[in-house]
Amino acid sequence: MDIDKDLFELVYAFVRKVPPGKVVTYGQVADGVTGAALTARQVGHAMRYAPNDVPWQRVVGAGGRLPIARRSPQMKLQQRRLLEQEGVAFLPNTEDQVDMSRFQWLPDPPSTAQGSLFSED
DNA sequence: CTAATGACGCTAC
DNA sequence: CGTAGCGCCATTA
Repeated sequence: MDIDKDLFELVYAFVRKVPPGKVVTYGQVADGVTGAALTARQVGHAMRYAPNDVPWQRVVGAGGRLPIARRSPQMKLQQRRLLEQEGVAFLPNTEDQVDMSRFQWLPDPPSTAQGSLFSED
């Protein structure tokens, strides 16, 4: 499988620049990638074919859920484990939902700084 | 070429 | 909170 598609490269580049301890949603990536009108579906596929140098674990579904949990329960544990290892915490009473309120990565935040759009602390 | 599937998202029921 | 349907697009059969 050769990745000749620049679209995927754009997605990989975006995911690669996601800092540890932070997560992004598929829709956010699709909307964040410039130069290409990507959809969440394309991002999902890009992740599926993502090389090993792409932190796919930092990409979660809308609302911080792990859609892959339904596909591969084992992979779900893998992702959760990796995220927790980076400092990302999950919501209580849940097994596959990330605490977006504190760990969602805000690419190119406004001058507002600390742009905690979801900050509630 | 068409049909079915899938690491998605949203709305409807 | 659950399932179902539709839209989206790339890959596979």
